This record gives sequence, C-alpha cells and structure tokens, in this order.
Amino acid sequence: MGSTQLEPVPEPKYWHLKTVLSDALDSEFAVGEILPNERELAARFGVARATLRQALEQLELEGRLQRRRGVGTTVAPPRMGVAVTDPEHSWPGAPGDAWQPVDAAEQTPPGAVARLLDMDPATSLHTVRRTRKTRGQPVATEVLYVPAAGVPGLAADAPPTGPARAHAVLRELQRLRLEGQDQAVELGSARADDAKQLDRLPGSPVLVVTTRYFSGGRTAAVAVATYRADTCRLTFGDATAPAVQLLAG
Amino acid sequence: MGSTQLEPVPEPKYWHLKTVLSDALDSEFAVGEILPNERELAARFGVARATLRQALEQLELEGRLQRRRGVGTTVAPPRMGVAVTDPEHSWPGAPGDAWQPVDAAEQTPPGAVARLLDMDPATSLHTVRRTRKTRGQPVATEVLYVPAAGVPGLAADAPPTGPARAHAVLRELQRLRLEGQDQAVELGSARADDAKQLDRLPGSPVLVVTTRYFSGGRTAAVAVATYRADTCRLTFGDATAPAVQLLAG
DNA sequence: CAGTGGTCTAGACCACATC
DNA sequence: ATGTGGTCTAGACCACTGA
Repeated sequence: MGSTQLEPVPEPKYWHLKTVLSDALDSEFAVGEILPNERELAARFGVARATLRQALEQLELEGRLQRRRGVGTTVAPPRMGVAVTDPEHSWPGAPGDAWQPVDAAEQTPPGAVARLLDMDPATSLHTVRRTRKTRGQPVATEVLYVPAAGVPGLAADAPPTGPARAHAVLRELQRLRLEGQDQAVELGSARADDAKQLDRLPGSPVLVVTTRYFSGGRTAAVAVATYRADTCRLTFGDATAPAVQLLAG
Repeated sequence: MGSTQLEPVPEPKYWHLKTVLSDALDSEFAVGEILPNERELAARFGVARATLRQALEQLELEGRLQRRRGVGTTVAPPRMGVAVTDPEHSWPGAPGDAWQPVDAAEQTPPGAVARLLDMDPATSLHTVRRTRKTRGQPVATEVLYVPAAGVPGLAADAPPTGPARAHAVLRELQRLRLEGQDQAVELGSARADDAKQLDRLPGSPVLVVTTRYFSGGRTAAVAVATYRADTCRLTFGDATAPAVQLLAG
C-alpha cells in the first residue's frame, strides 16, 4: 500500500480509494491481518476520515474486510458457502440439519407472516427460534412459524417455552407429509436481536431467506432465516450433481 | 409524519429515525409518493443531514425507498419476486427464459471464473452478455462464460461480436446434454458498467447469483448474474409445488 | 435555471475491547 | 488508560433532473 496520494480523477474519491485498497488487499495483506487504523489510513491517502470510511464500508459489504469496534479492521477470509436447501427437502429438525433449536413459544405472527400463511393475524401460532453455526461462527438465525392447526398432536403438557418445547414442535412436524417447499432470498438489515446473535451491529446487511413448507395442500409452516451477508455465500444445490455440491464451501 | 423532535434515547439517532420514518411510510404515504427533501427532513427531525441520510440509506437497502439524484426520494413498491432457477433446469437461451441476449465476444476470463471452470486463465472463452427486465424495469445483468472446448460446433463464420453471435453461442449450448446445475447467492456492489445498465449508481448493493452448468462430467458453463438488491426478491421454486410458485411475484 | 440527492471536509464525542 | 471503530455535526461544493 505504498500509494501516498490519490491523483485527481473524475470518479468519486471513495470509489477510487476502494479499488486502490482492494488491490492492496490482494497483493500485500494476508487473511486475518490488521490494517492501519482509520485515522492513519485517511491521513495516508489525504482524505477525510468519513471518505475513507465510505470505501471501507463497501469493502466490508463485499466481504473483503471485517471491522470490529475497539479492535480494528482485519482482512476477511473468503466467504463460506452455506447450503440453504434442506437436505432432501425435509422438514426442519430432520436428522442431519444444520440448525440448533434455541427456544420456542406461542405468540401472534407479524403481519407479513400472517399473509404468507394466509391466516388471521390475531391467531397465535408456534414459533421456534433456531441458530446455525459454521466453523464455530454464528452465521444465521431463524424463526419458524407453525400454525397450531398444523400440529394438533403437540402434547398439552409440553413446556411453554425453552429448547424442550422447540424439540417438541419440530418432532410433531416430522409426522406430516412434506409436499414441497419454496424459497426466496432478499437483502435486509439485521434487527437488534438478530444482530446480537450474529455478533454484528444492528442494521448490518443480511440475506433473508424465506421458506414455505407445503403439506396437506396448504402452507403448513414458514421459516424466516437471517444470514450474515458479509461472511456467507448461500448455495442452492442440485440433486443431479451431488458430488460437485460438496466443493462449494 | 407529525413527529417534529426526537426524544433522547440510548440507541443511535439514525436507528431511531429509521423506525420513525418506517412507521410513517406504512401509515402516511402511498407507493410512489415523494418525500420532503433531505434538508427539509433533517430540519424537521432536528438532526444533521448526514444523520438523516444514514437512516434513508438503510431504508433504501431494505427496499422501502428509492432515491434518485436530481429528482427526490420516493416510496418504493414492494419488491418483485423474480424466479432464478432456470425453467426445468434447462440451458440459458432455451425457449421461454427471461433473458435477452445483448452481446457476445471471445476473451480471457477473470481469475475467479477461471477457477470455477478449472481452466487456464490465459485461455480465451466465449462470453455472452444478457439482461433481464421485469415489468419494463431492468432488474439484472449477466455474463455467461463458455469455454471454447464446450461448444466446438460454433460456426467459424459466426459474427465476432454482437447479438447475432450471442444467439449463435446459445444455440450451440442447446445441443449439449445438461446434467445438472448449481447456484450460489451473495451480496456484492455494482460495478460501474452493471450499475449503468441497472440504472443505479456504481457501488449499489446487488445480489450476485453464480450458476454452474454441468455437462459431460465437467463444468461446461458459468453464469454470473447481478440483480438489483433494492427491487428484487429472488425466488427458488420447487417443482413439487408449481402452482404456488406462480404466486410468488 | 432552481432543486434534488451525492460527495467531501474537519472536526467532536461516544461505546467498546484490550491491556 | 489507551486505542479502536461508530455516531454526529454544520457546513461546502458537485452532478444530475426537469421545467
């Protein structure tokens, strides 16, 4: 990163700065290495700190950098490939899925979820919270919504909250015939609680995966999963080429 | 949007501001309506313009707002659902696909693409550029990379560039047996040329979809598609539930 | 041309991690 | 206590759109 000054160019400074930094990351830094701090970098390139930060923000968005308050800015490893399609299109909680149940409760759904499930927003339903880790790092949180009508067999003496209840709800799901599923991916920003679990600041960019599970001719459950956009590459495999899919990480 | 002042809270101002604006969008504004300008809004909430802009940026990231230089800030319509899985897992260019060929050429691949195709980065290959529109709006650009070895039948007298060449390359692909495909989604920022085609500023957040096509036991083609993250929700359908898939828009 | 959002500056203070 | 990134301010000027 020998460059000390930016030559005048028509494009925005932060954009030019970004490409200069990006090249430097490729050629002069190793994964995990700490960059000079923001004030130092800004001075070195002769720009205001806010301008430098605009460049760093973009590089973080692209997964090239990781910034942590109180610590510093480090070079990020390549994004992890995380498989998003459930194995063999099975229910959440099936043996071998990557998620760990955290909690469960019974409550009324957010409006958007009620619409997806085509139900009265005032009706309460089962919610199961789960998290997912890859290589020890939390990569996603999820809330699974299951209308009570979908799992009538849930034991009346199941605990009202907690991991045990989560397991009980998931167990009931396995008894249903899964007829298909449906997924959508969009960009979002982390809510405060998700951010905490993902070890990020509120508002960090996340990839939101909405999955609908069909059973008995209707939508029997909806899962809303929130993945860290900086560290994750979501993979959608194809059963026709199973061998190659495994290389995607 | 009657609120004139922000009461002091422990959370960042821009975060609080975002939720206040978000509520106002739900209750007081219609899709397409123009908000007051940034200086006006900042004054109304008693914050600096930069702080207000931080809130607007997040709302734009979430697809709630659309900002256009010289015009103003408008309330965005709900995101469009765009199907990303090729119909019946067919080759690009098959009848009925949503893409329109723009151009084609022969050139050497970027390093990342060479790795995906497991080929020497110095070898040239066919590149086909395509775009995709939904409801008249450009939503994605794509570059398709096809190693020359994969389509040996390409007529020697095919035009060296232009849409006609694009069609010629796509036509050759149809002759191969497609054995499977593989997709990955990650967050990126728009390169200058993509941004122009998508009618956005360079650096805008985009969803990058990488598709690998398998034929003859190897990766026969790679497509890198860039979708506007603000307006698109990528849907991955399931053949088991075709009827529902159509509702996803 | 006037009005909009986009870029940029030079400061200040805060929240957090580490020693 | 020190040093980091995160938030915030009050300005300035630029690039673009549309009348």
